[in-house]
Amino acid sequence: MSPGSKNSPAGIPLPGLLDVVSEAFFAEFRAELEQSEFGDIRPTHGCVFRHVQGEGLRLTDIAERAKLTKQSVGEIVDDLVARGYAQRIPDPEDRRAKLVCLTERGEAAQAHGRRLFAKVEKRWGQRYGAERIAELRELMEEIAAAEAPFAVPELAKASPEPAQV
Amino acid sequence: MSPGSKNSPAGIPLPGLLDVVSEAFFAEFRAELEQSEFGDIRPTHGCVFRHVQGEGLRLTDIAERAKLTKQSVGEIVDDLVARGYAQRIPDPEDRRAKLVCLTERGEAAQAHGRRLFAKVEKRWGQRYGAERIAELRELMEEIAAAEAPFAVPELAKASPEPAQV
DNA sequence: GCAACCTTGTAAGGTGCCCTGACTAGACGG
DNA sequence: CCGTCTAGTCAGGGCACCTTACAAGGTTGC
Repeated sequence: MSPGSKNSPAGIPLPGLLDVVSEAFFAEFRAELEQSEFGDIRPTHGCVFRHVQGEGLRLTDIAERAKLTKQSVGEIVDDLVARGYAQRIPDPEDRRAKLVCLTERGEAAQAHGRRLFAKVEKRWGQRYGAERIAELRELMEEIAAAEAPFAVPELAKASPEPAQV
Repeated sequence: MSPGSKNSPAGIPLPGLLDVVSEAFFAEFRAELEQSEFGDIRPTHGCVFRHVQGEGLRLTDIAERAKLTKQSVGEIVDDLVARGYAQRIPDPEDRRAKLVCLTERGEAAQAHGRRLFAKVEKRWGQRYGAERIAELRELMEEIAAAEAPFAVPELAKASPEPAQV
């Protein structure tokens, strides 16, 4: 019997666990990132690196996927532009819009970030069991595809159904 | 082969998945909490409800477990006191300190919150497979116990080793 | 039993990150 | 051409957290 089977029906609430796990993983990532040449990238900037790829994305689209307002994302992009990671190029299809895309340095940072994420995940695999971590990822990908497909374009594209509203 | 095996070594980075999952779960919880009589409780208050139990806890201890400063937690407790969920009673063992503990209403809210967490978890079990969710919980409890035992007193107590510094 | 030092909690002020409201420039449908 | 809708920006505000500085109470060593 787990402790507190009367007081807490399901043990420690899942959000608390998710927070701790999430923070521990991210901390390992940050520790390595900060020692790299991309140490001036802050967690907030992640919403751009996560979603922008290749030809670029409109501010509005980034905001929708990141669940932020256009204003907030605008500020973040300003910052990334000032640091030389991103640029705004006019959208050829709409003169109001600009496409946010990464500079060469930005793409290098994105690639480095992804490598670091993979590295930490592999380390966790060695620590807690590669199979268990793989199962964790699988389940979470399924949940993410169901709960917030708009936020995970890679999954939305890969899944057979575009997900109803 | 997952999509993008060249560009993204491990698919979608885990932190992004953890965020999406965490947010989706918490959103279901909030939706129900806000309709209850405890709708004025805000996410920030969670650090108190998570850690305080029974006899109460010192501000310093809450801050350490929540990884916040004493000042931040002090403000949160002020707010909970003003709303009638918490109270500060003098620590009989140390006249400098006060024990933060819950009022009757606070304990009712805590119990209700835990019930809601369990309810959402059960719903997710029906949605994604009870066994998979149980495995998820198990793995995350193990990770939490290893990565941040101080933040999860229930686990720290249950584990054989009190965790070295 | 007192001087030096450590802890507990508070006060004051600042920052990061995100929001709402109000606006301009361009697209689009009649 | 005119109303309306959309992309992005500007201005201002709020929340949650931080750092610095401090008063009151313990703790230790002589």
